[in-house]
Amino acid sequence: MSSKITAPRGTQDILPPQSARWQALESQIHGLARRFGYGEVRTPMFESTELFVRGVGEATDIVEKEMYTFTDKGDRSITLRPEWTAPVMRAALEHNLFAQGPQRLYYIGPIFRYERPQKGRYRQAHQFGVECVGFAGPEADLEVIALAWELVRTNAIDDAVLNINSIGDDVCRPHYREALLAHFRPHLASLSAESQRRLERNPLRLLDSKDPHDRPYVESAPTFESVLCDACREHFDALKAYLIAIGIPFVVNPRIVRGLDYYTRTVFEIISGALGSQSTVCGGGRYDGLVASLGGPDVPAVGFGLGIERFLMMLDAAGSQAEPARSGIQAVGLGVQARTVLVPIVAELRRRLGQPVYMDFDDRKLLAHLKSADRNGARYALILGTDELAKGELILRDLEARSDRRLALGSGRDVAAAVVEAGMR
RNA sequence: GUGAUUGUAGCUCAGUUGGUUAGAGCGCCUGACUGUGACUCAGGAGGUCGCCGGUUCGAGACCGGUCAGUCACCCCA
Repeated sequence: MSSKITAPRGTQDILPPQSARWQALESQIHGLARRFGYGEVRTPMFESTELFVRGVGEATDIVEKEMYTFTDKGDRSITLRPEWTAPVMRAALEHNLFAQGPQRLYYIGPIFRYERPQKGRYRQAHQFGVECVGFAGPEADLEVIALAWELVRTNAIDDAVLNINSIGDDVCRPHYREALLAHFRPHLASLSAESQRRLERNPLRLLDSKDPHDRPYVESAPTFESVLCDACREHFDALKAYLIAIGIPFVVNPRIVRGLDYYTRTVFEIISGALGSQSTVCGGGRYDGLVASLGGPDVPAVGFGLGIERFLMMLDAAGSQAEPARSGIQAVGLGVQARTVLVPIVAELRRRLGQPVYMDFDDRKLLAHLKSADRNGARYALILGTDELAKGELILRDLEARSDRRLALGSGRDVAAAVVEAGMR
């Protein structure tokens, strides 16, 4: 018994009318990036596995267990892009972009991670993100946060909250690590099994544990702010001042710890209650060491990634997408002769109208054609039957006002002009 | 990878302690209305009950496996 072929686990088909929402968001994003002076980068959907091992971090979950990795026929180890930052940096280095000074780059497209699907988490997901490379100062941090926040703000999503934190740099992070170890070690036996295992390897990660056993110790843990070095503190304070100055609300959340190895200093997340357990719609921060670790010059960088699926879920939760207005015209030809006359007119309308032009080609009654026009969301119907053919005219019906008017039947060009004149602006 | 839960028409769901030909609403098609779409009424099409196996005289119902959805853990967008 051959079973039906379905989309692979954790993937989804995007069909009309849902795809129209994607297009709308995508064009909003392209416009936004443009206004901030960012240029789009498109990279291959797959890369050498090595790129992600080095760029994302060997000990991260992404590299350890979530990559779609395979060997190609040339015996190369290939991985489907699980995140965008490493490929974008690889491309920029490969084409020597950083020799030309600071770069503002953005991307939008799919990523692939082998995970158990759940709300807001898929095996193929889509991300929009930016990378601002070459500026070490807090102005760049502000710029990328402002860009992300602008997308939230213009879509009137009001349950989104910007969380920021600083996780220090090479100077102060070792001190913080020590402070955390000193804090947790005495309580080792009371911690969750998972946290006990993690403590020595990556104590920072204990901070975002949700386990009730850990909660009391996490809450009393020292915050990074208490050990930040002067340079990091200044950077963080300046960022906060900038955010206040341009009116972006935020909370300092000392428990924001990002999962990828390459972050330094600023980390931030935009969090929404609409997303269930996967509450982060946008995550990012500064990663001053990444470019150098990929073999490039020692340039600082800051950026974020934003989940398109999750963003659309937030839009759903924010509610009320207004019914789209009717637009376009449906040509209705009753019988072969009428169709023959109408086809060139439709072609002309499609050239000049700039709105949808529909036509059904089957022999159905007028009723069925009008129903079809209604379903298509057309504003007008252009009707040609045997009566009209005999009289040399057409009926232009306004499906919203439910009123008819008659037009002279002429060449496609004449009719198109008449239709435009008759009310299609 | 771990756990919970659900798979019956295009969609949302009924289906009594296992018992003949599996139902409803919405949608779709046709007609009432021989040429005017949102209402009304009447018909109609559409299902190997996710898949495989087992128990039974008999399974959509029970059992096992498997696949998929959903949610949570882990982790992240």
